Amino acid sequence: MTERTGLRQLKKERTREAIAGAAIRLFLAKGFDQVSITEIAAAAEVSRRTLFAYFPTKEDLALYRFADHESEAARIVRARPAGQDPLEALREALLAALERRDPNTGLNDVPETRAFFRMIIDTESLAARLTRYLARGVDALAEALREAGADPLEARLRAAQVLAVQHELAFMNHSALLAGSSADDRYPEAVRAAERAFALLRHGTAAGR
Amino acid sequence: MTERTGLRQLKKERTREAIAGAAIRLFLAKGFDQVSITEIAAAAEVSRRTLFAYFPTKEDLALYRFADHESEAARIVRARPAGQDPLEALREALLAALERRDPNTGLNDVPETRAFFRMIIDTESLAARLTRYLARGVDALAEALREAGADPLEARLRAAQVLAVQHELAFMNHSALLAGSSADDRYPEAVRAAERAFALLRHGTAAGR
DNA sequence: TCGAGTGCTGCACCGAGTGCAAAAGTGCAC
DNA sequence: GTGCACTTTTGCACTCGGTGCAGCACTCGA
Repeated sequence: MTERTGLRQLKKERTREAIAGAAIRLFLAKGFDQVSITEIAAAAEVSRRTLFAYFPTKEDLALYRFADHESEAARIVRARPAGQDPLEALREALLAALERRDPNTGLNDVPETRAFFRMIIDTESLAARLTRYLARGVDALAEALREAGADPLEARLRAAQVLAVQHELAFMNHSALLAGSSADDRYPEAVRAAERAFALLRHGTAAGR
Repeated sequence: MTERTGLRQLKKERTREAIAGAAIRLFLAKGFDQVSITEIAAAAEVSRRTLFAYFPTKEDLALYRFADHESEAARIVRARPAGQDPLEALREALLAALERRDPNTGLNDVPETRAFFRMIIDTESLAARLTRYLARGVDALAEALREAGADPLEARLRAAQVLAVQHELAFMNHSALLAGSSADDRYPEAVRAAERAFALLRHGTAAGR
């Protein structure tokens, strides 16, 4: 399926790269809403029609990377060491992501990455689309938790909580960077926030205060 | 501000009603995507241009009711009896909402309401828009929790968790109704689910299992 | 009754997205 | 290499949501 005959496949990948590259470059330079599909197609040297064959909507042009990550949390739970608590696996994964300054944690201060993040946040249609991915991530995580033995109700509730919290953490980190911190400045606080978040998930409000 | 001179104001409200009414009727009859703005305008006997003066986007035509509800949770926290825990106030409010079969709980089996709910869920653009309202609700609730004395970090995390959970509960109730239950059939289970959800919020996983 | 707002309308326009059929490019068998 | 089948690309015409603008109609208050 994935393995078409060589040249065809190669060219398709090139074209896809060209389109996505042109799109992101233009978006970052002028802002999502200030760039038209026609403009992107021209920059990538393909027809408008071809562009739509690769990316069905304008939003996909900016967010296709996230589409793959949507079930990341589910994957982490499935790949956890035998006997480990799913929540603990997610916690460790988040801490590791923070440490490596994973863009998805909001804790990456490479200017391009930060600008990209910002663009998403203050472009309605992109933010909306992103939260849709999040919703699908909830489904996936809930499924993984069920496999791990949680009952269906609790699986969904937990999944929703965890992802909502991770999303907030990323948003808060990003805000801190926008306010002027470097990723390294922010790092210790980001870790503390993450730890508190997971403590909250594990022990609830009752224990926390 | 709200109080324009009588006749003008009255007519505006009538027009607004006419537009919204026509829109919802058509949406329920044919599905959101199968109805064009032009069609709605014709049905409401106004020009397309006028329609857009009242509802800036097609989605607003379906969801404007929700826009007001977006800060409902925040309101509940602010209006709680002195000394009561915010989470407890939210819990009680949810149980009360379930009891009165509030549409927002997903536990309302009036056919129109159910169809409406369903339309939102399986229309991408509507679902996306709705979760945006949810996000703004998180901001509002976090603010209210801060006023109630929570520290900013915890306020945001809690707010995100609570609303994510309520959203899931509503979704699950709606699913149960779609699967054939009546609201009354589902009610006891809905209450149990809500109780467990709040127990989870209060005590975390640790205590729960 | 008149003038100033305010709202409504039509029109021309933009950008996203789709269906279709022709044209160009690629893979493969001979 | 040639021919043929199969993909991909392209251009075009069209639909639909949404906006800017300018003129018209109505309402209000003096």
